[in-house]
Amino acid sequence: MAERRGKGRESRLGTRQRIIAAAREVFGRLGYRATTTRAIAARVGIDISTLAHHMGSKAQIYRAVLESIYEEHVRMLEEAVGRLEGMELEEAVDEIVGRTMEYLFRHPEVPRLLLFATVGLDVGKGGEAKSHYVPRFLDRVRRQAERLWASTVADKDKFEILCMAMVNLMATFTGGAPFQAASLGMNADGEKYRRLATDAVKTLFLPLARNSPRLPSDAAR
Amino acid sequence: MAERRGKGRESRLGTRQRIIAAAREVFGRLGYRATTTRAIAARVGIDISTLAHHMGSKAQIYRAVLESIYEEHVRMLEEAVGRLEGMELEEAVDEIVGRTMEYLFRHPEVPRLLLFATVGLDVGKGGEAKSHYVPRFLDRVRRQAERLWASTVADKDKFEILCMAMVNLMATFTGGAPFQAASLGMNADGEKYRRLATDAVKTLFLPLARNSPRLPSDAAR
DNA sequence: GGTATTTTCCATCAAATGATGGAAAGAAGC
DNA sequence: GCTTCTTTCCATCATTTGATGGAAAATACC
Repeated sequence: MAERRGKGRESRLGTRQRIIAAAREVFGRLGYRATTTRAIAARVGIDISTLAHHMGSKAQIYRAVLESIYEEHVRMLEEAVGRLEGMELEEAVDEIVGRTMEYLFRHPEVPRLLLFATVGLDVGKGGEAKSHYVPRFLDRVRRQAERLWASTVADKDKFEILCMAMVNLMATFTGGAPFQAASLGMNADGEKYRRLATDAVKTLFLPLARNSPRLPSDAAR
Repeated sequence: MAERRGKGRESRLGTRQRIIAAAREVFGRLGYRATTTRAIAARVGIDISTLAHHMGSKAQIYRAVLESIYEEHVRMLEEAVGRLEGMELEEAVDEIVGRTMEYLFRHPEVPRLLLFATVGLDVGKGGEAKSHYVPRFLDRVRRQAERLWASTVADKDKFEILCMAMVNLMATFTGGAPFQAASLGMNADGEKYRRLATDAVKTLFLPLARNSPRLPSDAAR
């Protein structure tokens, strides 16, 4: 009982991964409340009872999904940051925005789950928030940003809320792509909308990189 | 049967308004799915059956809420635009952002319902979108903006997506205030967060007003 | 092959929820 | 006072949904 190995373990992990992938899709599309364990199970092609056997309750499945996304997203971030080595500030912003938007467009459930947490729709009937990993991730993003652009940070509060602004903007443009694109009479999956959205983010944040605001209250060194 | 007048009608309208106010609050807090007709009725202090008598189905209540918000929001917008008469571009942006943020902070259900529509969580079990008024409102905002800043519009697509960016940003900062503020270690209702969020939006969009981008593709005159 | 463990599914439960019918209460008009 | 229309509530239904127990099937272990 203590030791499981060989196919037993492998197949178990395999099922778990398949379940998490399906749950990511469904939760990301419908949100926590509207998602049913039956829908997830159906997507995997198993019974809800089997689902419960592997993952436990609905809340635990959601938690596992967030954990999976947290790890993947952090990996993406570190990778992107690694590429910024030796870049000018402007070039770095262009690069990081481009890479991130590309990633978010490819995995729309990521910005969507972030938005669900933002508006507090990641709660069950009891009202307990379920997005444990989201605040942690946002913290990580801001710390990363501060480390990269420490020299330009004058007012920490202002810098942090601008970080949030960038995250929010990228999240709404990618996670809300179908709605936004439709509103503009475009195709959400088309290259045109994606390029426009990405360029808009760059347009807004590049000026900040150009004339980096060195304000008097720069006591952090 | 054809004519209802006097107190009968008044009290009916009164009840309707009270119901819509309660529904605004609950729908705005929990979203469409998580909101129960019982919760709305309880907030008004009536039975769900009375609720149904006055408003019809849950979907119809939601529709009435959106209609109410649409009208109020448009009124706010027109009023704010009216004040821009004769202002410089920069001053106008500062003014409109300030007024709008103030309004959205005071009525958080407005940006929240917009965000719900953005992520497509305004749907019932069937999957039918319920936010009829939202696209119409966004259209109005963009047309208004274009009329005001027609002279600076070079690339219409770019201008429109920047409008959406501003709307998205203001919506996430106000509609998601509790989450955003908590993430920054602030109080969502405090003056500090509200001022920072408002200033952030201004910081991002004022540069666009300054060096208004007159690009070659300016064929609209 | 035989046993133990794991995995899978069927059946079912209890709670929540949107909706409705019908009775009772209230208001209006005469 | 009587009738008609409106308003309100109680009771109830059908459906959905998260969860679980237990049997059957599959797999691993020796």
